Amino acid sequence: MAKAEHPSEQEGGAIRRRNEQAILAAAERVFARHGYRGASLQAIAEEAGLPKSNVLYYMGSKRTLYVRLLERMMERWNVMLDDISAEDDPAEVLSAFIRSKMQMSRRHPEGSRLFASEILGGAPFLQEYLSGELRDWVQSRAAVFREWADRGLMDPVDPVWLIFLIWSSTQHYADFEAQVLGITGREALDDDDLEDITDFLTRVVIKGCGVRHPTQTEAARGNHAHS
Amino acid sequence: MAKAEHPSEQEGGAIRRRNEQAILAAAERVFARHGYRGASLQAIAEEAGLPKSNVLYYMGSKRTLYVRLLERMMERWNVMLDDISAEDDPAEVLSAFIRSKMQMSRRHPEGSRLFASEILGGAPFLQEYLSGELRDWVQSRAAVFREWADRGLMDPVDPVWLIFLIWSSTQHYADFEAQVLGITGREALDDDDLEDITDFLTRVVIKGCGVRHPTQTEAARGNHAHS
DNA sequence: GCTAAAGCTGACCATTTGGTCAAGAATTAA
DNA sequence: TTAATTCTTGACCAAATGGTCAGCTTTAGC
Repeated sequence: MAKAEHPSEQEGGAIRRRNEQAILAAAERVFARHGYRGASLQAIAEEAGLPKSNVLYYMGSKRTLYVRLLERMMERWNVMLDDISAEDDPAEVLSAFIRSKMQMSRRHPEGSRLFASEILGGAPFLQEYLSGELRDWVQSRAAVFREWADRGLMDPVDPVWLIFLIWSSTQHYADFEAQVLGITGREALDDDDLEDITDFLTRVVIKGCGVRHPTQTEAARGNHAHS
Repeated sequence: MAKAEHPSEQEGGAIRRRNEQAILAAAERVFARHGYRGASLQAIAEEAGLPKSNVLYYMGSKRTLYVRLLERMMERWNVMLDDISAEDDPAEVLSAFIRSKMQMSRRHPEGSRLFASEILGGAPFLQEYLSGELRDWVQSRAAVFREWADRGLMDPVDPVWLIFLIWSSTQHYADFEAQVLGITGREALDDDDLEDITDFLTRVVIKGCGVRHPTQTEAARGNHAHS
């Protein structure tokens, strides 16, 4: 008679929800810092301010806790993936793409690092996702980019390499935060810095891919190949 | 009477050198995959085909083994850091910069991932290096980039963000190899792929930063601001 | 207020961890 | 050949690992 347990649904009492949140937040930090193997339940429990037994009571096992975190991160990611079409303005789409990925790095640095750590380790838990869902997503975006190139709205760059370029250069500010801070000599990057970086990346990508405004070209359809 | 032990010097008999090489190679793989904490001496020993005691005999401790690997990686890195001056051709320098970093990802993927893992974890062993040596290196390059911008050889982009862009987008192909392979559906990236990507990145960066050829502008000095 | 469910946690377990050591085997130098 | 040095490795150790469980307390529904 009990409701079927959809793992992604948030159910249970207030206590459960509160403790689970604390554990997930703590675990995200520890896993991000030390990787799956390197993270210990003891450390996670201490970070969450709970006894180790309690962590296991709520999460069942290290494995399921880790998987839950990965799934949560993928959900956050999915939110970002609004649909685009070849009719949209390339400059705006690319700009929004860069901006939203940048904000992901800013808002969820531990989640980003957790993801990075999983990939670094060979993606043992995410291989399926990468070569399935995510691959499809990339291919569909790539098709749109290609369409833009065909219409002369941007240079005929390889769309997949372009997506990787955007991913890597934005994710960098979460994953390599320690390096960025060490080199810039800062305590932390503030909103202005992030705005600066976002502008810079947007500018370089859009200019670097020769993105043109649709009205310039598409309004004068037929008159293609204008240098 | 014993020679002073410079840790970076390779000395010792043939046996020692051979075993140390095997251990270092094995350890690099395991540390890259699982991080410092997640890597176990047992796993490293098995990967090297030696008993655990033997690993400790040669390396002393997990810590020193890890530090040795980091130092080796930093040395490889230093080789790459040839000097540049404001008199050089920006396009050539940037192109060479991207190409050499790309080759680093290709030739030493495990080393790259080891480095990434160290930074991900907050750079506990490399903080000094990052905010010292490496920071100086970045600042000196940044000065050259700024000089180029002043001379109108490229857009006035923030040189540090540019360096991070190049670092991240090239390192990506080592660190996120699992993701790249999953999404492209490939077993491995071959030399042609790497050449493609290098070309793409070079093109985007150079075009995106508005890099102009010195002869165009500098030869006609004084006649600046030519659109 | 009673009862059932949910929450809590210290004690405990087998295994693995990084590291030591002693004693023997192989190599090298004389 | 001999003596010193280097190499090799199984046995061992205290600490930490992920996980179980029994028994307790607290909460929620009636």
